[in-house]
Amino acid sequence: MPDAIPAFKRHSPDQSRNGEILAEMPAYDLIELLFFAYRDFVSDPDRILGEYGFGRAHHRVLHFVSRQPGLTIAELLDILRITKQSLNRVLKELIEKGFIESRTGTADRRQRLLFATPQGHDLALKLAKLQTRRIMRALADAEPAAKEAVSRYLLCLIDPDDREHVKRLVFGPGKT
Amino acid sequence: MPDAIPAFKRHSPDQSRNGEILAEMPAYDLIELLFFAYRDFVSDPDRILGEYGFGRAHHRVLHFVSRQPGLTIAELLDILRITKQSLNRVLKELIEKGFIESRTGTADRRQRLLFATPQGHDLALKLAKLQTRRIMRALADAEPAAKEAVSRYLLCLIDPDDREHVKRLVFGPGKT
DNA sequence: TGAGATATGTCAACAAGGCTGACATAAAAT
DNA sequence: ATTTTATGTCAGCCTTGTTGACATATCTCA
Repeated sequence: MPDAIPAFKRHSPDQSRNGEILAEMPAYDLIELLFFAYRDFVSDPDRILGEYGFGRAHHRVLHFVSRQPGLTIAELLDILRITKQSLNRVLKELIEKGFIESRTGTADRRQRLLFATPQGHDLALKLAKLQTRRIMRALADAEPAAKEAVSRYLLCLIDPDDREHVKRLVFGPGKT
Repeated sequence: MPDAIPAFKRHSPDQSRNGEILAEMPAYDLIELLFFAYRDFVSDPDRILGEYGFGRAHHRVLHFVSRQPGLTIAELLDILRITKQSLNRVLKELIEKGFIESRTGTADRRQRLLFATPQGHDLALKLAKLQTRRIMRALADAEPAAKEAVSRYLLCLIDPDDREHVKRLVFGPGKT
């Protein structure tokens, strides 16, 4: 089949002829790939978590506390987008089992500042490395620019209002 | 701070000095970006699903049935990685409410072939377009090569044994 | 043809991890 | 002094996953 008339060629596959709206063809490939990738990505830690009597909810909490020492309850709730009751159930267990420590805030004594214990950091690191292995394998075959492209893409999937917040959280408060 | 001695510069950030293994620094950025991206991505359909009395589990089933008319129960179970009991609960509701139809297989009459009804296709498409909007927004700013890079990355995050299966499913049985 | 394997359906019970609503306390803010 | 804020907790419910047991129809193969 011959190519389209050059003048009508478009980069974006959805607005073929001169930007006419074509009822936007769904991006099935990216929708489904994200599903499958996430499905396998989050399942890696399951076995190890199970050994401690933890689940994926515990993992998420431990991860962000380990990454952000001194995180408050409110900040954690905002990251996870769950209710404080849901959070408290798993957080309580993580504290009881000695993976997370809760200290009273110094500036504001109403707040609870959360810290991973050494044991907590160990587990968090172990799980992060497990997931990193999968990421590195995926990045191994890719061009060097791929990581940047992927990061930018994932970042832009996030709700615009939250993007700056996530940027600070992920890349550190210092970096642009 | 001056650059490292050129001979010791490496592309891969993890094996700094001459490929020595540095206990692999976790890829926190990609780990967390995937979490946040997925968190927001899957939450888009929630409101609409709620109007029909459906949840995310219903969405996943409807999506894949709509995409793969004639899908069998076994194939669906393999995609979703849940038990038949879990599947049946939501599938039953989708059938009762007229979004999916189950026909007896012709070649093998033990099988059930699943099809979305017109109503089912409508809903699936509506939700896919919603998620596509988010994807297009993320792709809009990116270079044209980004989509390819992202697709390849997500595909390689998937378990290697499943990758060919997913490829066929996502890109169609014909394409390479 | 008859035995066994396979694809599916179903019942019951339970677990993880979400949710809402109500209420309590301590500390900060006004 | 009052109100607001940050957190904790109780109780109950929902969704969506799990296991185990068992039933049925159909296919496969000796």
